[in-house]
Amino acid sequence: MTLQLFDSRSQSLREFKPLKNGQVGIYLCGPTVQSAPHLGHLRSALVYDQLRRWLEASGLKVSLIRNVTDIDDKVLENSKKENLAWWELAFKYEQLFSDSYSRLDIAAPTYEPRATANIIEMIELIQLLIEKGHAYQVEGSADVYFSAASWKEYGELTNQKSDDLIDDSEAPARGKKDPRDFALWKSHKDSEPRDAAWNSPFGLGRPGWHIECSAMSVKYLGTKFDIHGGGLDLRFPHHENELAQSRAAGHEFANFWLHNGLVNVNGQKMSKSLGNSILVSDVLTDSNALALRYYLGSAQYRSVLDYNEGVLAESESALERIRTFLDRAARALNEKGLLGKIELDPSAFPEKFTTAMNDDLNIPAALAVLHESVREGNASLDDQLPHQAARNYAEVLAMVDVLNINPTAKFWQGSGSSAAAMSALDGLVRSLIEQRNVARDSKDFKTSDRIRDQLNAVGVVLEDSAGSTHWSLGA
RNA sequence: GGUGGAGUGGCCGAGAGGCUAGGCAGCGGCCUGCAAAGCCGUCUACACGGGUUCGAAUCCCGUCUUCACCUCCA
Repeated sequence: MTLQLFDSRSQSLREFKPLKNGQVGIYLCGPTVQSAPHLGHLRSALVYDQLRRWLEASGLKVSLIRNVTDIDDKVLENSKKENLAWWELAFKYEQLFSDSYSRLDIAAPTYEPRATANIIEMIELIQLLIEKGHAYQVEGSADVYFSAASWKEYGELTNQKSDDLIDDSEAPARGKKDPRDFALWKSHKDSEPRDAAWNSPFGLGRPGWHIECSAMSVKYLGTKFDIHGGGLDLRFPHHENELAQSRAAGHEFANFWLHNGLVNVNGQKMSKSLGNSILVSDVLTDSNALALRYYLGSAQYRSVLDYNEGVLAESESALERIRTFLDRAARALNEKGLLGKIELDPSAFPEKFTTAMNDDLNIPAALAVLHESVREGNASLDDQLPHQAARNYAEVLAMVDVLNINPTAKFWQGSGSSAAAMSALDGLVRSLIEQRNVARDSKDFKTSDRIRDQLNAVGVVLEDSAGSTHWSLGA
């Protein structure tokens, strides 16, 4: 079975076939870097990271472009509040976003264009739209609007009809001919910094929001590309407008439109006005990045994800189970001399896992397969079936790696301790384990339990199994 | 008002006419000196009311509740 993706434009599952053989171009609407990132921003980036990894695991070369909107109304507004230059503010938050992405090991995009670095391309696109009669400049102003009425397919993405839209009472005052018309170029206002304006054939000003994505996607991916993604809240008007202006310019544009669901908090969307945004900095600690990645990526990407307290602890428990199995299996297989002989094929997924992933990236179902393999692997170890366990071990590794949630992977081990320190600790703990075993042999359980409790108190967890005792650093 | 969704067990979260989702938590058992880990078993489900069907959480009709977008938003 091949990959099926839900295309928002046709509102149906469609078989995904790359336009170019072996290559996939994805354009993802990145953040407006106007304030600190919240969980919703992370989820969005993560969803497309998962998609990208799955496509790559399927043998495709992926070009992922994720823009940075570094000039817009909010950037200017917030820069005043924070008493920073607008570009200073934008860069500050851009770095915060990048840092958050890295903490969850969301792979860097192939390229990350900034809106302000592509003004020329936007101006050219606006000129083209004016030439084709799909845009007009307001008399005596640098304002340029897209003419929705000139594009009869306007509304095709979200089924919006002109009569249905809530009236924009300001429209006539701003020179719009139709309430659906939207700004391609906004004339410079005296209240705004001079360095937030560019010269153009229309006059001094700055680009409207939607035009940047149309210009940059085409610049980096061509006039026809595979996937355009973004948050559900961008469907209208942003993506609708983007689609209209790109098609009106003569571009075929995106073959698939993907929209990820939002993250709610106690049943409500995060919003600044409600003050309920969960910032990345509110929840991310030194040790829970993997749990956050697991949690945000554990729901199907189109569904609403409701965040509440406790949810990260659950993810940590689930991951701990996986980690315990991987450690246990590695130890057991190593003892049998099998570990080095296992063929670790990174694409050897159980069939059900592949089916789930290909079904519009059904990661909850894929995780179910993963946990089944863990269970089966543990049972095989219990039953002394090392070869079966080795198969499960390899499967689990393949699944956990493609999802990038391998708890034993180096990246997730944290800043950790040096090998030398670990080796010293290992020596100390082992000598205590020996003392404890002497006590156990003489049935002096008072002493043996005391040693275990003492170790426990400093974060060293002991686990006895037949004939041996294993230690690890607990949470 | 228009558009697009959602209501599943204690919680999270899949599924989508008959076949165990899975995780977390709970309970019982096995294993263990005791733990831990693990395994086995197990309880609390499909918003409500009708209908179609041999059979519906899944399809149809209606009702209720709820979310998002239509203003900046991932």
